[in-house]
Amino acid sequence: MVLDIHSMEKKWLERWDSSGLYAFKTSGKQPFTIDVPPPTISGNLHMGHAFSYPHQDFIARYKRMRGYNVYYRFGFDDNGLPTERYTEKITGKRGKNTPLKEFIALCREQSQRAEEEMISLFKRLGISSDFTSYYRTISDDTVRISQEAFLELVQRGYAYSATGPTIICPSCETSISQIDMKDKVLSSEFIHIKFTLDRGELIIATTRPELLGSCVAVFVNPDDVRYRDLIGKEVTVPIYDRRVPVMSDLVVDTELGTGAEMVCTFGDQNDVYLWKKYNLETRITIAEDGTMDDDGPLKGLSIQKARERIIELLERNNLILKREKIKHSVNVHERCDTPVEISVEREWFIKVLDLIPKLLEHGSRIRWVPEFMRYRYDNWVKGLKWDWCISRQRYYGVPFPVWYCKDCGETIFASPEELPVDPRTSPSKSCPKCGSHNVEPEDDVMDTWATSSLSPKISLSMEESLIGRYPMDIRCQANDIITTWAFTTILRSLLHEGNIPWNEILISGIVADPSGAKMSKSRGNTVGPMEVIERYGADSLRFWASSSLPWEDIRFKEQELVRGRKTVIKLYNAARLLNLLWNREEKIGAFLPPRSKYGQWIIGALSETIEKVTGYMDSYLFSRARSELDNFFWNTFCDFQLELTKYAFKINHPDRDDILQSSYLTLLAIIKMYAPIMPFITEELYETMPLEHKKSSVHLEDWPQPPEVSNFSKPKREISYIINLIKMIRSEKNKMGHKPSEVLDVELHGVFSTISDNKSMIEYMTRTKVVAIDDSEEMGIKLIAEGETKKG
RNA sequence: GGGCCCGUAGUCUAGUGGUUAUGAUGCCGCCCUUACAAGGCGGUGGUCACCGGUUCGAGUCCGGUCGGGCCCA
Repeated sequence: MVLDIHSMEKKWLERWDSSGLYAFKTSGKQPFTIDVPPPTISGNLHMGHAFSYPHQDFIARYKRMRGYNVYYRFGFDDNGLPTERYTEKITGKRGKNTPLKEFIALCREQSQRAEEEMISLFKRLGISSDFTSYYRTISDDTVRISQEAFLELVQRGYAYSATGPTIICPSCETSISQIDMKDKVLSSEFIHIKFTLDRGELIIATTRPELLGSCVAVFVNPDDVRYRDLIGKEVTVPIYDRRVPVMSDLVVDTELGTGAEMVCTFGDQNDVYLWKKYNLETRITIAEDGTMDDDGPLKGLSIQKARERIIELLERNNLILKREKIKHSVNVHERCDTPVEISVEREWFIKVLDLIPKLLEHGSRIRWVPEFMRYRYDNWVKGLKWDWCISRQRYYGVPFPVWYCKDCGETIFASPEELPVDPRTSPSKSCPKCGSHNVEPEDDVMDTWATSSLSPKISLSMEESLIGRYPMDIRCQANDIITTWAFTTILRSLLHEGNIPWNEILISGIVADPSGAKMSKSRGNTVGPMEVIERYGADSLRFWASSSLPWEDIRFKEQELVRGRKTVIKLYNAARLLNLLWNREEKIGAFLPPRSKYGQWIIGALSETIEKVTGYMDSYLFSRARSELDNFFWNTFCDFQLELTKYAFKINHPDRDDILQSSYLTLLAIIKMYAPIMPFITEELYETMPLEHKKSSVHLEDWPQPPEVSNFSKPKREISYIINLIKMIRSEKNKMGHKPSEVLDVELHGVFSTISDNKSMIEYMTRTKVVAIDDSEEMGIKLIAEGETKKG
């Protein structure tokens, strides 16, 4: 009989669904709350999901078996730029060219559909969340929570609007924040441009010649002897013919370019730094739409075109000394890889710079698993340079509950009863201060992190009995969003609850291809989880996910999937054997201490295994738990104990039933311990077991307790000794060129009583006939082949 | 440039100062022994990246070098 893994998994998916196995019910049990990462919507899963979601699921299932009332509420992050981009990709319509209401409806429709698809995929992965409800970051409830939280911060002075330098993405045409940027090394060109002094000239190297028109100062290092005399003088900006001061600051790198740099408003963050520090003039030449808006020859051009044009102009006037190809790292928008610009806009911010010491303190109160991942958080917090800009000039997101009076300039906030509200589509208001009807809505929407950073609040809000139960027990998330999601959540929790969001945070690694390169669409080295499930089954995929520590990066290894499938089949066959041998109406009752030494030995070994596996599961060391369990199941249980059980039946051993019952109870414990990792096969086998006190699912069972085995040390020593002897005999037979099935006479040397007590079992296991036993300290054997026997 | 993680058979991996370095996979040999050939039994694979130090003793601790990766500039 062959196990059909796919129909088996399918059967259980349906049964679990219809029985509501994972439905959360309030109970007297201690809750265990998990803050689950809400995936951004894409309609399908990638290997990163298939790696990290099982980890949280191992925890959820393990904690359930340990008696906790596990709250494992799923969510989707389905607002903001990622959802817009997804919708644009699927429908071919652009937010920019589509009426707002229509575009919002499209996004809702597309995300809803994608979520339903993704839920069925997460279910196939065996994720044991209660999917009867899940949160959406764009749902009315979430929008209300997010807007309420925003208004609270406004009221308490932690959220404010201000006009100032802001990071923008010219491609997405919106402001973004420090957390949305990443670095990318790009090739570029240093243009060495001649600026004129009263006497002579000053050469300035820049990669951004198109910003010449916004140059407001030239900076040198105060220790740079080449330029020391120029500090305090003025230079003339070429083409624009404007005089700007030469100033000095220690941040200027004397090695970079010519050691003299122009400060433009704004080319990069360094410009912003110097502009703020020295209170420089502001001269903006890049418009909101990413085109040039200077008072010179570049007006209306794109940035790229402007760069070409200005170089042409400079060359024509012989103002370029040289052009130098370089590679340098630039800040790009992490969603689209476009180099960012800095512009001056009116934006909404959440204060973070004032909170750095508190943020560090709160970070240290959370238990980070692994500990060293906290450094990333700490380093990030220490390096914060901007308050958190949360407004985006986009379409689909949580709207700001804000209007502005055009007559008196008053900022009007929605009242709590009005929430959730979208000022862009709701009826106009009148100004409470001057009564004017000339009121316009805030057009911006919130950054998606401004809402997902409230995930503990959102998640707990869905379960009456858990509202306000801070901190949650655990957050699970990948390491690449420590500086975004973990950081913003800790921040919001500090601001709103004055508490840490969770007691623990478990950081997962990334999935690489077999050669160690990060899996990414652009590299074309991705493998889809569903493809893997088709080939190996979900249990095998989860088995693979458990083969490294959660926070370690993992390579996609076919090896582990093969091993996973083998384990599924091996479990199936082991259970089949015992069911076959049991073969009676009677059920197996509660645990009774084994009387026979062959029963005591396996229960003793099991007890040790349970202790180790439990310890590892408590510390989320899944790969160690599993390797302990694998080793026990394959080597001790299957290779020895099951053979021993067969032997007991073959010779009708007086302790036959005691041995079988011990083997059965051992298998039951093995299945329970595998259940969090491989929920399908363990459920399948649990169902077949003739147990007296059976639950409706293995996933409702208690985690096994190590049986009391203090008296079992003698059988344990004895059987270990015999196993070594058996290995020695098998090895010797093999070396001498005898087939395993060939029955040979053998002389054994060793502890007489131990060997003679197990003589017939040794003979069965090794296909030999023991003709003599010599009492001796050293273990040893002598094979007697047929020819020799005849001779002797 | 700053910070962190990791270098152990062809490949993946255990190893938290103490015999001969763990296991998987691969490879080789034997076996369809009534749970399992998607299996069993046995075997072959290693200068523990390199250099120094601490120690009676180092894969393990310390320092440095080289290499790979990640995060942040």
